[in-house]
Amino acid sequence: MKHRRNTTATAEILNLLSQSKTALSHANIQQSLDGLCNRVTIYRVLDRLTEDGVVHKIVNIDGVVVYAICHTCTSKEHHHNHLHFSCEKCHAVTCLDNIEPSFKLPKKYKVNHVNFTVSGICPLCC
Amino acid sequence: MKHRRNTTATAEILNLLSQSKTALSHANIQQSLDGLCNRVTIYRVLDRLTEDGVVHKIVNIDGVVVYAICHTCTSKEHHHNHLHFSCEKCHAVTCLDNIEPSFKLPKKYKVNHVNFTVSGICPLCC
DNA sequence: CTATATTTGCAACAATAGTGCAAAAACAAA
DNA sequence: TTTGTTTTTGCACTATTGTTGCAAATATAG
Repeated sequence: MKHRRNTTATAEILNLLSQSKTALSHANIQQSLDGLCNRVTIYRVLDRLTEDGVVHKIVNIDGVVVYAICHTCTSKEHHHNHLHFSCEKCHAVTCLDNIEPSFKLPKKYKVNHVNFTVSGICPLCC
Repeated sequence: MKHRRNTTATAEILNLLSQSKTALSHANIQQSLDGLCNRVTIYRVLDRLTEDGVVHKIVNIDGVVVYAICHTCTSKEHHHNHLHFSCEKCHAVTCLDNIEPSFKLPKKYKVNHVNFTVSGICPLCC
């Protein structure tokens, strides 16, 4: 793994993601950072964090990419097969770490990645 | 429901989707149609077909939107909670109509839409 | 403090999707 | 078949989101 530097941008973005109960999009982060760094830097920091397995990337039900801290992963063992809930009202995307949909594929399929998202109304909005 | 007209563009797009074993993206369709109509028309036809429940929209694991004929839906009753498989090699996105992942959400959540996609290597590529 | 590799900002580019509007086409009714 | 109405289309333009190359700035090891 390439050596990473401890920069303000990275620290702040990581801080935001750590504090947040919900997954954040590039737009969310950019807004929160309010000019702290260039928008390209945010893309690159998020790429690095994803690459290093610190955060994971979720493709929301509307196609927008959001990022969340990996809570249940070690640096070696990743499992992102949990469910994501996308609220149609408050637009929050939440990782439901303990809900893992089960399904059975014919063994001829080899699964590498999983993206499970449902949308609707979350407990806070109902 | 608004009255729809039977145009060449719609007929051709519907034909493509009907013939295809896999879900198709706007780009796929545009390429196949090879200038038969404007790209904007394709967007609009797909929107109409989706609105009418003739096709359904799938957000692929990479965020790209693809469309597939609704096989198991009636005009009233829709269920798109089946699994989609996205092959990393041949890039085909397939509806696995008979595989429906099961999961249990706390009853405070109200689910409206579902998007289940897994990627990996499909039987034809393995 | 210095050398080096990483990170950043900028400007430009690229890909994809949406909009307004006038022209064209489909369809129902005469 | 013709006419009138409404839907559909193409075009040009705009919007949004993500990517790239490169020089300048910065973090870190030694």
